[in-house]
Amino acid sequence: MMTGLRQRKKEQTRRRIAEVALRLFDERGYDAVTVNEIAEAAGVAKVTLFSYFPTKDCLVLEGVQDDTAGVVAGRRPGQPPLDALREHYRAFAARGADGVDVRHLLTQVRVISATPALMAGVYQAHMGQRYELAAALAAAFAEEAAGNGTAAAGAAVTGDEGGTGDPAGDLLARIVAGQITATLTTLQEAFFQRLASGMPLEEAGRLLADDVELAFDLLENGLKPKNGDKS
Amino acid sequence: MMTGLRQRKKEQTRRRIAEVALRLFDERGYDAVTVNEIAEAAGVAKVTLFSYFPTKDCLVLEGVQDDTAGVVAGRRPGQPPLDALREHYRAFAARGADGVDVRHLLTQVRVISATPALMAGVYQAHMGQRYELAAALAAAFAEEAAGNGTAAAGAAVTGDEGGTGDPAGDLLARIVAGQITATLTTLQEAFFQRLASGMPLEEAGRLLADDVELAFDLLENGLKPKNGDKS
DNA sequence: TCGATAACCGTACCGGGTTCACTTTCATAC
DNA sequence: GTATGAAAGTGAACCCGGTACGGTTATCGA
Repeated sequence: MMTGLRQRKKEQTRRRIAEVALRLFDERGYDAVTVNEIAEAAGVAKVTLFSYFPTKDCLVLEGVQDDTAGVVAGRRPGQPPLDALREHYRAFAARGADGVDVRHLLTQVRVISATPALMAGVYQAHMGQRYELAAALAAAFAEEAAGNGTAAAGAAVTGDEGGTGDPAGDLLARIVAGQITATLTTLQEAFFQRLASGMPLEEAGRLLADDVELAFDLLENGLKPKNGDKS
Repeated sequence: MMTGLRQRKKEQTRRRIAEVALRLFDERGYDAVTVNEIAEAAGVAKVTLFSYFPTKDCLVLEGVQDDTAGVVAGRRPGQPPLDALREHYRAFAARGADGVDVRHLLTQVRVISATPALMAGVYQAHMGQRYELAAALAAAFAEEAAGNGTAAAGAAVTGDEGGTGDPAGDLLARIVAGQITATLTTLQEAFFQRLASGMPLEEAGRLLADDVELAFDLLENGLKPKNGDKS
């Protein structure tokens, strides 16, 4: 995997910077730590730090998003997008967080949720995710509308873009993408809040599983099922 | 309304700054215009500019949000929140944009949608809206669960906060609030895109009316109505 | 007419982020 | 083993958004 000494050192430096930054942020608050301090504490020049992380946000907001568009695009043929997503998040909740550094994740969550500026960054990430999902959904809807056509799928692949040109269909896809993204965001938020408030990972995972079902039922059936059974 | 000479001058200065800023942004792009230039062009000191607008964003992002939470909170007794919102946006689409400065609005939209940083600001505003709506919805759900109780309404008023304490109910409210906000955001986005692409206001309004119905049907009935009738 | 006060100003400052010219360190070809 | 080119790293100067502060001017109320 091309692991020269150079590569290793580079990755090591990158990780050192990120770790130092997160620790300092957690200790003294994001706003109270300057990038100069981080650079110095990591034994590196400011300009070097910025060669690894384009902005201060990125020191914390790395790997904070999941690829819903990919899940939709890679679903089993004929499977409705929503089913694929439900399956995916159900599985995620079930396997908990295998191989995840929980301490690190928690610190990350703590710092982010304590810092409005970072929350804004998270929102922005969600925004990008939403656009991608809209494209994937537009492709899925087009495919579905064309029977089980591989023709539409082919077009979507060659287009590599979604947005099939049909503005009305696009609007539907965009609305649905927004709803899904918002829902998943809320779920994630609730999950992290539980974790941050000290709930053990396992229990939070169990609650998350319930939440996933609630959320996707809501997405499928809407707010007004038949009668008014809330909660 | 307390219009002394002082007040008038102040408002005038404020408007002059905002107008100059918007014009410059539109001419040369948001990022290519510095606040110093704006201040100079408006005949004012930088520090004065920042006494009117806390950040550069705010020069553009003023009055870009609507109060969904207020609509829910002020709905007719017994009316489901979603109905109230549908009614509100239906009315909005119908009356078009009476008394709105369309040219100004269009410039605003143009500048915002051409600038990722501003889009982030918009997104953040939506996020705030979402939290407020979640609180309003939580109160509404609680009220509904308590029969037609004025007791719950009273509590909601005294609390002035929503978030009735019940975490599960809160989650539902938060999810729904997210879905609604995301949907309305998308609608607004589509509306503005049409306007920006030269469509006359009246026609855009008519299309918006259709979109509103589509969107709220989707919210009420979900993605999987009975059979698969899309579009 | 005379304070009080609100708007306004200039300047210096801070922190995030970029540019540039320069040195060090590793990889590679001979 | 050594020459060489590229990549990683450096320091200093710079830009821009935003704040702090002390001081000036204009308006307001009495």
